[in-house]
Amino acid sequence: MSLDKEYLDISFLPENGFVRKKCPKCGKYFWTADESREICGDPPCGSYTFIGDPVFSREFSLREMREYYLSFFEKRDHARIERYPVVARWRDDIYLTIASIADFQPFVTSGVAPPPANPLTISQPCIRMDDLDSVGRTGRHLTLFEMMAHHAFNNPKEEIYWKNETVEYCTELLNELGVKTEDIVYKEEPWAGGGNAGPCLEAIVGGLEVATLVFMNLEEHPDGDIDIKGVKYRKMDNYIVDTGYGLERFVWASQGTPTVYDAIFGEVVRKILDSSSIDFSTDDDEVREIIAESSKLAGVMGELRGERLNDLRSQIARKFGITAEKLESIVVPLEKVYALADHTRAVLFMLGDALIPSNAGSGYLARLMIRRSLRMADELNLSIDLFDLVSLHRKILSEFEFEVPLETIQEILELEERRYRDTISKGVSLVERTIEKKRKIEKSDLIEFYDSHGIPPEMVEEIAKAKSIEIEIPQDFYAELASRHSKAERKEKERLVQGDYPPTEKLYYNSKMLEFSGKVIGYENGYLILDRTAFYPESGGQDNDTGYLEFNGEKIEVLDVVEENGVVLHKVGKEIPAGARVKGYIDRERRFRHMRHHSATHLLIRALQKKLGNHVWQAGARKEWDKARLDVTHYTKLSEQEIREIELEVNREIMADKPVTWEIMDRIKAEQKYGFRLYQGGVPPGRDIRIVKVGDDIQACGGTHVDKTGEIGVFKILKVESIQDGVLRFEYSAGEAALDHIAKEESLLRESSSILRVQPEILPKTVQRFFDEWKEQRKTIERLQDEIAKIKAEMLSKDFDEFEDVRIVVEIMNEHPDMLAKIGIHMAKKGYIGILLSDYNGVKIVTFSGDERVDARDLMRIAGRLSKGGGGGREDLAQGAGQIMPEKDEMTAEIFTFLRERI
RNA sequence: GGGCUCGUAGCUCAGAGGCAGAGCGCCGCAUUCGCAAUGCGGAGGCCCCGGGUUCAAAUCCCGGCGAGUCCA
Repeated sequence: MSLDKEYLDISFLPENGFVRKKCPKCGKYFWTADESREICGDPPCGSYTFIGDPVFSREFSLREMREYYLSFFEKRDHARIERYPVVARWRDDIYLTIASIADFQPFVTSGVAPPPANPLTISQPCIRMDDLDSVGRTGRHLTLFEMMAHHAFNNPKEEIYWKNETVEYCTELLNELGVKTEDIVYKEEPWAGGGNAGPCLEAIVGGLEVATLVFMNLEEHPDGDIDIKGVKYRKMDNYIVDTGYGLERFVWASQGTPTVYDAIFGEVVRKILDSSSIDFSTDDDEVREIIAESSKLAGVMGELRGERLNDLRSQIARKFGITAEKLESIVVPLEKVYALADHTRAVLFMLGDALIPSNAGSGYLARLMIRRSLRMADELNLSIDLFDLVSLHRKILSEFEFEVPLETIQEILELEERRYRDTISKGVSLVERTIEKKRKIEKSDLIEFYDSHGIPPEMVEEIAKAKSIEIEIPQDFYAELASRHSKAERKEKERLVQGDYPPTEKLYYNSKMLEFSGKVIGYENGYLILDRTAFYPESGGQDNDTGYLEFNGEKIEVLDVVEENGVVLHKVGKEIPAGARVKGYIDRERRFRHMRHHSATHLLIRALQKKLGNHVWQAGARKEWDKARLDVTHYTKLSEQEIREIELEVNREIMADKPVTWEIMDRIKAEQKYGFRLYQGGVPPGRDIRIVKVGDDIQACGGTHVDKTGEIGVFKILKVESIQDGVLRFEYSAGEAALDHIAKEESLLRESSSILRVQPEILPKTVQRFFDEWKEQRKTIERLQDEIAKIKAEMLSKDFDEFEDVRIVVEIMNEHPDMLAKIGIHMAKKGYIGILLSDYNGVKIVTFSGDERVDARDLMRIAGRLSKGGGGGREDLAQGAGQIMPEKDEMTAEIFTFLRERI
């Protein structure tokens, strides 16, 4: 089955003069109200016609266009929703918000939670890094763009509106903006992404795709009867209007500038041009025309890489009657100007929404953008800082709110620039050393330079050139690189139970309920399922409860508790029949330790945010019996002083004995009231969420907590480490666990100081002294041993055999092998040859030769043969071992035999 | 989350099973009115930590810790 007929029931189209045609070029169906139109007009079937000839009746700025759009839909009963962060913290499948619909996945789209409003309209900043190479080059690609959208979430019980209204809205909006109905093309293009799919109409005006109207009504399923791009889908109950209107494209179309960049951040583009070493102007007519032509052609050509890019360049050069070199001298730097303007805008949103640059995880995306920007700024010889551009963007986008203040962004950027410069200068010296050593650079070197040391091949080429070494960057460089990064398959979690059970009633939110009664409703795979339980399952980083169940007067231990799809599973040692009533008893001490650690975690994150700033986000947490840990985003290491201040702050909150409260709230209302800060520990599923207030901290949290902060008792930070750039890990404990740790450390100190027989206070000083003395004595011993070796060698050299002019010493001594070697060295220096043996953990052998005609390793072969062993070394000294101790005379005789053959 | 690279003198690094090295810096002496420069001499090492292999490990293998980098 295909999606074809899905478009035929949109009655609005035929009723308004649209007819369905098949494009002779691409073979796809499209709808037009212009009878004379033959082709769909979507590049490559057509090209941009709006450049220099705007399609709207007036020019719009970003702000005006956004406002126009949102109020257009507000007037049509859509609720306006505030934007979500560009960092998609509520999802674990993507790092960045890539579309407006991403805001509502997975809980709203799957029907688990209601949308914040229905229908709604939003302008959502999105970041896509898939086309980084094209940014700045095509005139239309952006890493950060705003997706204006209106969404309607329909389900079998309630339909808001569907295809007809959606197309009507789009047409009406474009009409209002001055686009004639005949100039709109709706192209049929099935859409698929993120496990969903559906029919889709692309709205094309002036050759530019300005909106995508997706009718999401399919879900991926192996037995599905609809095939889209090789993946099978089936109908789902919910059907969702998922539109995307490109704000930047609307503005571009309204202005008809050569590129989208000139339209949306012309001020930044000019600033970069003025501060760069570029000596021509975009106001120059020829330059303007070249750029405009470039955009038009690029629009037709799709992806711009390798051959295609060269094609594009030579076509344009031909058209303007200039050489390719001349063209490149204009276009290449300008591409960098545009890309830099784009990248710094994306950086503002990333850092502003509290993404901390890192060497791993989502933070790497921020570092990648910053480093690309720095590289381009260098290539343009920019006289201003990245931050100047970021803050200029901030000024232009003054209507936006960001969590992280500009001062913090500046600090982060300065830090990142320093790191980048370090990497580069280290890399440069590495490349130079390699060239010194090998006098050439191979493909494998290039790959290692980039992959392991961050030096792009272009930079290696430059360094090599300076050392007059020619290298070539292989065509398949990035392909080869990609093949080194083949990705691992994500494995599905195996289910513990197969049966279908109702969600368990959860009694554990009442932290004082440590006994309860319930009914057994199932037993499977060692897991017991109850209708209700006070046993806390492992979740949110909090360890599970343990305890026992009482059935027929028998105690059955609960070893583990986990939750699967809302059903709590109790791992028990023995089966209890279904239907039986049981009493449950929770291990109080264990539960209380978890609760103290959990509540303390909330206080800690609040203290960190207060002290360090709003960029601090939880990146992981764990609460156990004897300690807890919390990972947070922060861009520097903390001083001892800062750590103590944070510890004190948490303890002050404990001493203030503030109440801990919680309530179940509608998730949308909670989000509106408290913002996304709620989701420090991730986003819980469901329509309603549990909001926990611990002192001044407010979070969505499903864990168990104390009733008042005072119950935490005492809070102690044990360790702060950096688990990756931009993420700090705090280890701490509370209550009795904290006292345990303090006691343990104390006894460690006591024990250490008692060994040294000093007071703990002077332990560091004493240890330092001991260490210094130990080093001193080690050196003395070494000197003395060398002295002894010299003396022994002196003694040995008095009694030797002689073969012609060769002096031979063979001796069995009771010495450490190292001493044998030292003596051997001295003997060799004196010009002797010979063998030294020692009975030390078996037979150790050293042979030496101070005579250039004799190789010590040959002597070792003799000694090895006689002792049933072997060894090796250098010409002057060899070391080895054997199993039996040979006779001294026997060895001397063998050496004589050997010498007779040699000399 | 995955891959790769690197931890050796205060710093930058070489050494890749067999005596732990170079350059810069530091100290002393010579030269100089003094400095720089130069020459000579010297100090400075838990070769990141823990296991294993081996007669022998800075070097090979495994684990950990730390730093860096690329990809998702």
